[in-house]
Amino acid sequence: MVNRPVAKSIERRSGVSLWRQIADQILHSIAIGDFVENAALPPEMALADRYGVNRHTVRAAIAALVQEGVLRAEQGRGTFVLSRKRLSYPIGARTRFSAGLQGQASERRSVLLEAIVEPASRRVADALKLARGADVIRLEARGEADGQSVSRATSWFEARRFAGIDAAMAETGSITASLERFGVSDYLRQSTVLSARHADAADLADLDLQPGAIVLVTVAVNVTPDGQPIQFAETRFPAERVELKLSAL
Amino acid sequence: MVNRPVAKSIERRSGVSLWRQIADQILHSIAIGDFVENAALPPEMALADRYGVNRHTVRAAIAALVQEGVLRAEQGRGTFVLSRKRLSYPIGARTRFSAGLQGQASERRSVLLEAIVEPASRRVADALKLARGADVIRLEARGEADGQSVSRATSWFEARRFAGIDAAMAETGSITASLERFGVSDYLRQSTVLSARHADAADLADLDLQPGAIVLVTVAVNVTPDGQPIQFAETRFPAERVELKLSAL
DNA sequence: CCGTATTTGTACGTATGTATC
DNA sequence: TGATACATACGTACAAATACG
Repeated sequence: MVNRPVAKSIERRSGVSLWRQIADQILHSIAIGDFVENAALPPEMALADRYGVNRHTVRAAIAALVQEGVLRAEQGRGTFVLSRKRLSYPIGARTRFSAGLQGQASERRSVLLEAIVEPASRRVADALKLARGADVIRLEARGEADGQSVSRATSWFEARRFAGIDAAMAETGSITASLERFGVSDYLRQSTVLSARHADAADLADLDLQPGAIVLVTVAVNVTPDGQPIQFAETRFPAERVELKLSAL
Repeated sequence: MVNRPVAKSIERRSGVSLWRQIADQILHSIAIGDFVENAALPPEMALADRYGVNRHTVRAAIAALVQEGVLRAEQGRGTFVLSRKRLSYPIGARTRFSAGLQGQASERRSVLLEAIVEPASRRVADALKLARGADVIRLEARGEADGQSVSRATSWFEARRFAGIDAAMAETGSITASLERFGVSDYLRQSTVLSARHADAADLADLDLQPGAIVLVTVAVNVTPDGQPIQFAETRFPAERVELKLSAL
């Protein structure tokens, strides 16, 4: 018996492009467990044979599924089925990084990547109620849970008031603990704006994502209980690994 | 003078793929106003000539920018630069569709697309605290602002209590007004879970998006002031047109 | 209303580069 | 080092949708 293509469900000139049909086939194969999570798909050439199309047509299907966050292609290794479960990250009046993930990840930490003093941009100055160009400290940090990157935050603090917060942050690995050293025993989230976009090159590297991955972006201002702004932060979350759970603000 | 390619900044074997370099060039051209918002790019063949590459290489660059939400390609017409401003949609304890967009859009409405009675899935039954399989009414609606689709909601209500809510919804175009007819004068948002993903085929059609577009997804439960769940809803927002502003929950 | 030109979309082929095993 | 597998880039042809005379 010859090794015929199993392409019974792939139809030409059906109004649906071959690559879309193949992508749907792959999704179906994943759904029924034919292709399993965290395992490699057959090589592109094998899939091309199976569906009776050119390798490029299979590539178009795979590219679409990589975009959709279903697959991950690694040059020289293979194409893998990603797992679907997500961490649920709480957002609310008292959002704290490590506290929020309790019970979902056994090991959580925040890694300081960079700390720089710079003049405040208009956006930062407005949020922190500072004069345009006043010195601010910018902290770049990555949140990790069980060894996986789950967030990437850029925060700004007034440089004069929080001089040395970078050292505190490097030592404690916690914004909350660092702020306490500066007499901030409590703080609240004043505002949060949420959007989503494709990860840019920096996000891809920092969060270990594939091109086309989606990041959820929160832009927030934290204030002391009496309403004084102390932190302005933009945080990117990989949408394929994190969902945000809104609690009381 | 010959019509030389203006490809001074496109370099081969530089470690960066040609399509990525061209995508970046296009972004730069948009930034400096060489290509303008809401106008067509030169045809693919013209760009291929300009950059001194094959048409497919230009197509790869355009595909990436379509993914990133910067461009929109239309068969037979051309490729267009999208505009960047977003509606800011408030999410909070008293989120209401039309009220939230006041001042941002002059014309707002909610269009009922479909109303169906069906047995509750496990997810819906759990959220509404109903028995598995109890009848629920599913409403499919699209939110529009100034003629553009800005949301796509799927809502479930207990069928017995809210029989006829589809008619009320079709008539009033408002969930709030429809619920009032059933004695619900006030309701609160109990929980909201937020995620993002690529739009699926249905989203693309309903929200008039291009393949690869991103949708913000909220899954929410609304309850009466005494805590009784009355509505379970999943809403998709096109990320390129909407951001979510979290207010007091 | 029809036919033609323009423009993007799909599909094939081939060759070579690059990363992994 | 060689073999394997994905990535990039070229070429060609035709299909499909739109624009325009």
